[in-house]
Amino acid sequence: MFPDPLLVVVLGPTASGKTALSLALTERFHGEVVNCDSVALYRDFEIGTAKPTASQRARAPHHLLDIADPTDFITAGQYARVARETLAEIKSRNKLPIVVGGTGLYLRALLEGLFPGPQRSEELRERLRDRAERKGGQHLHEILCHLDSDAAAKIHFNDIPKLIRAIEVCLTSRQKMTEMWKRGRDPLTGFRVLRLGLNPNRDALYARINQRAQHMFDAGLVEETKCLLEKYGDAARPLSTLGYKQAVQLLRGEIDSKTAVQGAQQAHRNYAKRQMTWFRREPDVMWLEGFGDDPAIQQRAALAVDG
RNA sequence: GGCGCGGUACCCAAGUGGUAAGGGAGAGGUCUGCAAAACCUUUAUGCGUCGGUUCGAUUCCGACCCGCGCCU
Repeated sequence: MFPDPLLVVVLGPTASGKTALSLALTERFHGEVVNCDSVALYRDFEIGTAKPTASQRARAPHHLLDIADPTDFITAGQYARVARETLAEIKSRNKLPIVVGGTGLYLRALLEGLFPGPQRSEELRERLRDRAERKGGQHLHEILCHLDSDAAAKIHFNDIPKLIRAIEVCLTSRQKMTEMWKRGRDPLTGFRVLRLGLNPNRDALYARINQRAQHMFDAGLVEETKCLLEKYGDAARPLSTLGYKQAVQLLRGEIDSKTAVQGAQQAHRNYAKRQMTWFRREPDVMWLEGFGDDPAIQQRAALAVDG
């Protein structure tokens, strides 16, 4: 029997140098990059997402960048399905797939799968959100207690998005969500997974984040945001994310440019911290204590891929 | 030099004669289809300094120090 082919995953907080590391590995091992960053999926969002540039993309095949229209939204389940198809294609070409990204939930959905639950029901969500607004999160929590008390015990009554999903699952499937969980997930098969995690020094990372957020504004983030607003209106979901949110506020005259930059820097730092918390729980990660553009780190990563 | 206002945690800030709200930051955590989202936990024996009054002062009184404003 042949052993399963290798799948490399590069994970880490924002600005830790995932792109640089992935390109180094890609060139050395004839790899192909598969994006695992929720916002980079959307087209026309460039500066604020720190996507690989055109010249970087020319150095190796890149997948799952710019595949969605900014007015619709991708979910973790949809991402996992498309990404698995992409992985299968790469495998059939005998190339090394390198999954690169910072969206922990999407990575988990891809590698470990989600439970076999129903997809979203927009009408139901609309009603629940309406109720939450009128009666508060406790009300939704009480509803969930009746439907699935075990699930309710695990979700805080203020966490409305999770309460809505749990109620949605129970109602549309007519089963308890915790019962469905017991049926397990549908993990990715057919690959040996090597997880490389970038873990640079916290202070150094925050300094780099501050610098990069400033550069985004210098490079025309506000102008890009203006175009996006004109083209898609404020319905474009990624407009409410890191950096774009502040640029929109600036364009509306709600804040000045200094506040916008500082707000974006702060948001990126907070995001990086949340990512680290998530990734610490990720199993079997080979941690690299530094930035992905550091040649020494790239060398260690390459050795791990070789081994 | 005189008068006025103010000095509360890393930052902003409320407050009371009976033992310090809140927000932000920082740190830690949760996460099973919106996740660059949402949510949870946590941080001053201390309220500029030194005295006084009082059973008890961060809160009242006095002096001093620092900052801001005005006046000469």
